[in-house]
Amino acid sequence: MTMPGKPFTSVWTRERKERREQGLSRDQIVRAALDLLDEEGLDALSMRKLGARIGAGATSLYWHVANKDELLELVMDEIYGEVRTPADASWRETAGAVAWGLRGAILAHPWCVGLVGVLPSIGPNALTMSDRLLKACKRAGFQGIDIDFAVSAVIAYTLGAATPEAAWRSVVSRSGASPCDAQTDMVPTIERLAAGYPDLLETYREYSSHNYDPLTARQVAFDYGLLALLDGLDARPGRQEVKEHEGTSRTETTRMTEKSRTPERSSMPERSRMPRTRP
Amino acid sequence: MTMPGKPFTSVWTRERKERREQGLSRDQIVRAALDLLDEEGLDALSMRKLGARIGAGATSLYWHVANKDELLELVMDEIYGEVRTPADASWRETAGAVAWGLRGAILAHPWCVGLVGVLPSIGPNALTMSDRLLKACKRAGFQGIDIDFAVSAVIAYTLGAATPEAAWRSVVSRSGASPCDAQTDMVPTIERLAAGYPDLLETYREYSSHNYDPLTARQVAFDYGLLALLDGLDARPGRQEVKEHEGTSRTETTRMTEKSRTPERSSMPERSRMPRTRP
DNA sequence: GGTAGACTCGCACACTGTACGACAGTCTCG
DNA sequence: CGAGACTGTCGTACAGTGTGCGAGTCTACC
Repeated sequence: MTMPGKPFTSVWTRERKERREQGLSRDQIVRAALDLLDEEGLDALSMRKLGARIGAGATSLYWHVANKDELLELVMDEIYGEVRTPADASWRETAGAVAWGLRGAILAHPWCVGLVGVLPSIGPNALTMSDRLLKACKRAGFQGIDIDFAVSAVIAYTLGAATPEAAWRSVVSRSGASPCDAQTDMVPTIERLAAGYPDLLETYREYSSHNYDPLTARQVAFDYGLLALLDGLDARPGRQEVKEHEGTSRTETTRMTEKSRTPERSSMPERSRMPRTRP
Repeated sequence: MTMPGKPFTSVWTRERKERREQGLSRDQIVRAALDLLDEEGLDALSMRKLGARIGAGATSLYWHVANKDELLELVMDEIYGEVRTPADASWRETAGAVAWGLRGAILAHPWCVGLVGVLPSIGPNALTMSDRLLKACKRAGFQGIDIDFAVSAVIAYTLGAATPEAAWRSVVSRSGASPCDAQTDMVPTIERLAAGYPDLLETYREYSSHNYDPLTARQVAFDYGLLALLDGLDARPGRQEVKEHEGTSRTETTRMTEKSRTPERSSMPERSRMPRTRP
């Protein structure tokens, strides 16, 4: 019975006003906010500071933006816009470009860690990115709902890998030390924390024994996981090899409907199963 | 030259005081905070409210906890503690348990979306979880630094998949509608947003054409990606089959040092390469 | 000239995290 | 027993926050 409560809202779900050219503009506000965020971080962004920076009163901003969350949605879409994706590349190439691009964008704006994946990502830039990746998956022969699954998996891995790394980087940059030095400074702390976990400690030592700087090390780690994921997706059953010509429509209503989608092998342990509410 | 700036701090990097038994205790505060968060969400947690809830003044809490961030770190570790992992199961079983368990914990406390992966996860429960997964990877024959890579990949995928889903669920629950109804209500909005993206729209329709409830659908999606990732990790080269006996120490200083770790195949596009600062 | 809308902004409100210092209870040592 | 010292609580205060409201200004068009 859909009682109202607090319906879903987003900048992108209401049409904007903005007719005049003079004075403030939404774009100007978003740009200034992005600058401020890049320079001073998320905590430093207040409507008053932002207003002052563009020579306007704090509450003037509320004409162009409904509230602070909307502003942040706009800024986030700007960040998604930084992800460059080739238009008609192979599926692996596109997936790699999206993953590396998204990771790069997040790392370039580490203050966004608490926002990415949390605010709804339905702005034009976010959609364009998803669309590119989706087209690539389609070209790669994924069928029906599996297209969405593949897209989601690549994005999920990327977000989950980039977020903690960006968070780490921003505490490092706040400390004023270089990543290498920060890593070195952390050694005694980590040794103490991991004291009760010999394997953890061993792997940590292994990790830091190489002379790579931590930035490169995380890069290699990201590559490793991404390759594994793409390989795994490539090997999923139910795909259809598509050369260059689209079509060859084998009617695939996917396993989800027909056989109630019990995968041939599931990673799901018993206790995690959730109730399937809808018949 | 490691100038101080603002050194890394965390609840777990300083030893706690707490001697007496009477009055407030840190555990009590953390429990109350968790309750409050579960009931009313992240925005509703203020030190004053929390104090009032346990019959204490707001500033009394600061004796037991250095600041709000520390409190949140403690609460987050409580959540990691909800992830049940089998002690000596196979690598796939353990990875599945960690992934599904972590996902479940995040979904059970959707307010944590902006915190997980952002606050340092170095509490005892977080470490125990990592350690379990790490041991499993080791048993599975991953070598040297690859152990860490595999662990990181599984955690990254899980965080990245669970976070947006939890965020979605919390806007749904705020709207007061059931997930199914919310999904239905969103249809026109999404149709309009995705108007310029025919493929996106088609996949969305495909997605919602099945009669599964959205909760189950995301579950299946998670399973799909996780299986792909685990398969891909299984197929990584450089692993060593280990039966039950540990040992057989083939000296594996891993590729990272020796051959400067240029993987046989990389997902990294040219433009994403970052400077390798350390020689 | 008048009026309707597009904007800007000062004020005010309720609320935040937390530094500080005053106070009370309890433990330890002489 | 008495004197500190330490543990723990809390009221007050400060500097800030997001943003609702209404009064004001500017511009375009009838």
